[in-house]
Amino acid sequence: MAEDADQARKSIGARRNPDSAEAILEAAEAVLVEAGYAGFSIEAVARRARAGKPTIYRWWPSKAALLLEVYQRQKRVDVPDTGKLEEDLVGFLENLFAHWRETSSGSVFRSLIAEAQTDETAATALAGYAGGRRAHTGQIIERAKARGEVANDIDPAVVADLVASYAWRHLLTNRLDEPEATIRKVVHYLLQGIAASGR
Amino acid sequence: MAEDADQARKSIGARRNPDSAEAILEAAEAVLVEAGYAGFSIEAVARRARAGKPTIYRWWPSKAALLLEVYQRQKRVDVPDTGKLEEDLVGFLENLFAHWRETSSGSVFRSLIAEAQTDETAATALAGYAGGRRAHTGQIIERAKARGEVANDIDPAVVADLVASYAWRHLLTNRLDEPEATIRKVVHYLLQGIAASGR
Amino acid sequence: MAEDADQARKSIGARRNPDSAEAILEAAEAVLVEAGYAGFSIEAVARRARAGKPTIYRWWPSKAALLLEVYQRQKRVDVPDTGKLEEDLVGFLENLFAHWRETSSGSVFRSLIAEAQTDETAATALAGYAGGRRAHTGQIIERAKARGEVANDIDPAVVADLVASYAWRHLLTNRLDEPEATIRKVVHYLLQGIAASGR
Amino acid sequence: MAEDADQARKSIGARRNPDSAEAILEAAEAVLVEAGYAGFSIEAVARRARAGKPTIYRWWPSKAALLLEVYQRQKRVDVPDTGKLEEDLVGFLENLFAHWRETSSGSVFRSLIAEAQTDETAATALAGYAGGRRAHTGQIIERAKARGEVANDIDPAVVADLVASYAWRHLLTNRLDEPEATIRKVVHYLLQGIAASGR
DNA sequence: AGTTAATCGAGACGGTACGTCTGGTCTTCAC
DNA sequence: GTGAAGACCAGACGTACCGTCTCGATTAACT
Repeated sequence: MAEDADQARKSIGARRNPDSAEAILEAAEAVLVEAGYAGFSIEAVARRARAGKPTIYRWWPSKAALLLEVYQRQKRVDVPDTGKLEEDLVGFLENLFAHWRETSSGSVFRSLIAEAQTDETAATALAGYAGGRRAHTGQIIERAKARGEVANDIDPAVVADLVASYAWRHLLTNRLDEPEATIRKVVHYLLQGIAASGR
Repeated sequence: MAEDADQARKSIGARRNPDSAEAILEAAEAVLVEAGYAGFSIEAVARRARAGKPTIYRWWPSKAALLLEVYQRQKRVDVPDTGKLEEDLVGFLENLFAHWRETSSGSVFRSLIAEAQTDETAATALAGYAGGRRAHTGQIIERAKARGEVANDIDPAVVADLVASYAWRHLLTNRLDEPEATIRKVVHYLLQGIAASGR
Repeated sequence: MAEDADQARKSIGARRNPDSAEAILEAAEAVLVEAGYAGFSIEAVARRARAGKPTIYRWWPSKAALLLEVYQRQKRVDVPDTGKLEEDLVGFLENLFAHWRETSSGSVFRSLIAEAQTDETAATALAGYAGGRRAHTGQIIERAKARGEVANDIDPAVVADLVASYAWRHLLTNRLDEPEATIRKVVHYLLQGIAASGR
Repeated sequence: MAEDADQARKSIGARRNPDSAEAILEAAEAVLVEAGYAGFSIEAVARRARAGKPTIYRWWPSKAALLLEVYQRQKRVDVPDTGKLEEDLVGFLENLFAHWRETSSGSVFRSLIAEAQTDETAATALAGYAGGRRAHTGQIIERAKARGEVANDIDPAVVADLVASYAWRHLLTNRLDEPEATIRKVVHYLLQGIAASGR
């Protein structure tokens, strides 16, 4: 690891030292995993990364910015493309839950959402990010629509919003271990509706 | 108001002083409204309520407990019963959004969710509360099921979860001003499904 | 020592804890002795005293206030009264130099003077203190005047100022080990004048 | 001025750029005048001089060295030679006080003394400088001695020390506006002594 | 004429200290 | 024996400087 090799990173001139950036991002993730959002402080990250606080503040104006970059560095979750909308959505949610459960992504993203309730800039950053993801998830719906699996008058963004909402709430309430059956139920309701009449 | 009348509440003997409790809850709400979750601290509440910090800690073990009580003191949102599920759900969501938008409830609940990401006891308390609400919201579905509006094999708790998820995410991302049309779309998708076939 | 006995001083109610005050003053003196004025920081004092920084700032608004109190706690230097002005002044200066040399007083007072160059309030505090001391030293002259040893038109405050100036400069330039002969010379010049004529 | 003409001084090859040195010394003086010793930092000087910090550290190893050079660049105070010792000494002190009061010299020298309390090298430099000045001031006494105005057994260095002490203390305690009468008193005491007997 | 070497402004680096804020605990005193 | 008050230790906040380092450019002096 970068922070083991050199016992004291030096400046590399009048420009950002990528080693420091790397060490800080790694430290941020490590602190978050080990101490949780409650123990996540700039001081703790600086100590862990053997970096000065001003170095962190220079590049990340807020805790939120740091969290966001940590989150974005992580591997994206796979978006399946099986040719069947139900399988795609179930797979997507299961992948997402597993990703959040099994990597530090879940902690990081929870922290980011929490931070956004406090910090205005975090809220903005998160909104921007969420917008992007919504569009991305919407493509699952778009594809299905193109295949004729989804009615023409359906707004993919709204559907994506609904799916993401479900995921967020399970993240925020520690329910990422929902059995596949439940997820399948949710997706099924969404596809077929819950109304009795009209069938 | 309690905090205006007496400039220095005294002990009323060996029992809880209800004026203090009242003043603290009011102060907590006021602080939350004026300074937001970011500025919400036990210190600030104590200052505002002209109370000692230990008095607060004696009765509310954590910030979360205080927030929860503040939230619960507030007027419940109306759950409509029009006899039509779609109208009930749209009405419920609109009432809820308006309530969150127009009273301090929204801020309080946001804060509570954020706090639950840091504080374990807050998470538990919130989970308990959310469970209760889910059951409550589930009754809208139950009623519709009893009327035959909803298919027999539908799990009301899951549907309520989905609806609540949508509400939470809009609260957390500052989108409580969603137009009725969008809300109606969401409810419609949920009722009739989004699949093209099967109609 | 106070700071060894109890591993964590607690509050003793809604009033100042004398143990803390004591521990802080002792720590301040110790830090000054061990690390000098250059290493004297509120942080270092807090660490040494196992006290919180706010506790220090609560009672001493500035580094200068703390230094001043440390200085004033220390034993006063003896002002001799031999009945002969020359002996009194020589004795006073020697006592003062020895006191500054052999206790921490010298370091403390140097620091105080240095701090007063930076900090306005320190300057004021020092001016007040120095005024008091000058009056005090002036009494040596007054006594001699009463005995008829000093001319009637002599202003004791001015003489005291001159004597104190000599002491200050030797403190500030690390010349507290001046031999008695030199001190006696200075006092002699002051008493008898340096002019050739008029003798 | 040098720092106005060129908006970015460049290197002039493998030797010291006198423009930079000049700009730094001017900036140091300006910062000291405008912000006082409290606001005097190498960073501030570098900013003001549009110079890199290493350029300053290359030529002046410490804040003290920089201060000393700033002080020495300034016009010397006039040492009067009226042929009468009393007039010489009164004049010297008045010139010195005026010089310190009306130019930036006072601030600079105060800062230098303060710095010497922190910085060992500053103390050495100051001691060297003060020694030189003492010898210089001593010449007033020497001249008087040659004229027979001063007794033979008087040590000019000690007298000069006493005079300088008086000046230092007035500088350090913001009393440079002493009326001429007081200064004359001091000089008079020194020349004629304060003792009543022996006249 | 090309190379070398020292200088320049610039600004990032790991650190330390600043003075403030809050968290949660504890004790005293008035009621 | 409770409530209000406020002090206590602890430690995070975000900022200012410290003194060091590395850069890319610039240019005089030495091959």
